[in-house]
Amino acid sequence: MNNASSNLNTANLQSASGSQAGGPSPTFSPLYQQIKALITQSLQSGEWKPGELIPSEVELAGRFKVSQGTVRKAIDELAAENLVVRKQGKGTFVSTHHEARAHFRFLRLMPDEGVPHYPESKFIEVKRMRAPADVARLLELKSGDAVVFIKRVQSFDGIPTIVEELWLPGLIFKGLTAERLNEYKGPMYGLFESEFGTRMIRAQEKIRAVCAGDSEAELLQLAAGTPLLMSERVSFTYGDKPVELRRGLYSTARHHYQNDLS
Amino acid sequence: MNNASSNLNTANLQSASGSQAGGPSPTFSPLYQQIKALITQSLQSGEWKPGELIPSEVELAGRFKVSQGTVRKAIDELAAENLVVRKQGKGTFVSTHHEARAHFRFLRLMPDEGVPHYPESKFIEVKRMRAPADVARLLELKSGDAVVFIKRVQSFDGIPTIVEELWLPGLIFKGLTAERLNEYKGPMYGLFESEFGTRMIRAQEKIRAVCAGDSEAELLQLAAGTPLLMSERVSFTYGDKPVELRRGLYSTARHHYQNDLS
DNA sequence: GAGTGGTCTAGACCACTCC
DNA sequence: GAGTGGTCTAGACCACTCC
Repeated sequence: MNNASSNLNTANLQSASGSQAGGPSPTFSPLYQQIKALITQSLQSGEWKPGELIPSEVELAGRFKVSQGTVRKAIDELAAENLVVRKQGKGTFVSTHHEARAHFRFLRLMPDEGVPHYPESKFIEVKRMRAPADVARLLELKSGDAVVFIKRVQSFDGIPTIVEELWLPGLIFKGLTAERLNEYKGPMYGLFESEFGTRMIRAQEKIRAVCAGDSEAELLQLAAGTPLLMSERVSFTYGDKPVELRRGLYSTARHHYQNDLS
Repeated sequence: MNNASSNLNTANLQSASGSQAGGPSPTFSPLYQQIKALITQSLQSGEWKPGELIPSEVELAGRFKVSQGTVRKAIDELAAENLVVRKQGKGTFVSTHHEARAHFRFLRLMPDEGVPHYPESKFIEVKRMRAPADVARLLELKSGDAVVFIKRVQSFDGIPTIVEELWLPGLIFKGLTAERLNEYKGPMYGLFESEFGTRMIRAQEKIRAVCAGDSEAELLQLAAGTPLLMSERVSFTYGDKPVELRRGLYSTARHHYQNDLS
């Protein structure tokens, strides 16, 4: 059996256009895309939390009244986008930033020698402020909306290498304080995910070369005028909503920015 | 019907381990991976050339004596790796660098304002030489092996922005001269693909910040000491074979290096 | 042994292109 | 209408994990 029962079974989903009179629907979307959207909603709403097991393919197929193959195709795409991780024999898990695996997905600065490891953070400043115009624009806020501002220096093996400033929407990151940041070990995205229910899933980065100013030079213990990489990064959560602006200066004396083109 | 006939039909491929005595094979590889390897061989050998149509899924399924679904899965992966491009209703085509689409896959320098377009090249030097130790190591050649060396400046709207040096294995790029390069319009990878049968399919890039030396400053018409992005890129063809080393200096006065993290 | 994701098949029908 | 890739189903069996 196929189409007849399929249309019956998927009555609550948008049925494929071909079986209806009047030709192709202008908003045609395959079943598996609709299933993917439903699963994404459950991820976004926190019904299945980072690190947790989601229902099995068979279970989801039953729930959505589609074949296992259709659920598979939906999950395949979610896995390709790093929203979930499949583990054969175990199940499919919601991705989390609390994993060694995830730590270097957004940090592309690699040591010239030795094995990559996560830097230590020292927070210079943490405060709430009103969003300047450029920050507001990139975070899709109104100029003057509340934002959390963070400035920190990151060091590898005690050598200060990154100085960065972050802006976060004040509404989402209400209780974020210097204390919380200092207590927390590991990548900030882990904290954001666990404590503020906001998972970064994608980022856009623009990189330039600049010379260190006096203030940056001091923080990085370098001579003023030393060339640095300057990164401006906007990170997005579900629904392509921007939720972080980060401006970083990277010393590339002992590190390089690594990128794989394919 | 399934397994019995499948094993018969795929007698010339490595059959799945489960139906044999003695438990799982240590070198188990799924059928679709074997099909993928066979298709990749045909791409590599030039049996199907860049821009050409490859045989249909039904045709390949018949040829390899597997189901269309298995061929689909193989081609899905090749499409994800940008080796082929699927076009619904038309067929599957071998990817080519002679396409607007491909031009910005390896060039990540984007204008701060205006629409991206491909730069004009001015060749400063083209010569054959012996590979220095570091070049030989990155290209997996022996120190002293013949390489082609190219130095050029690239300009956007008449403004010199990139100065780069390239090294190519001499054996592969035998007839590559300044004349050929000057005649040719468009990305060098198009020339390499058409004239030398070598397609770049992947690259590894390492980026640092440096200050312009006198020579670079002159070529880019900048003050000495201006901060520049320095990129070292190794490009690979089929079989992860390195076939190009490129060292570039990018002015980021009017451009930025763009990267999407996901 | 039971449960998970992973592979493979056969077959139907759809969307799209070209004629 | 014929041919292409795209979607969807049902069902079998495999690889792997946990018990």
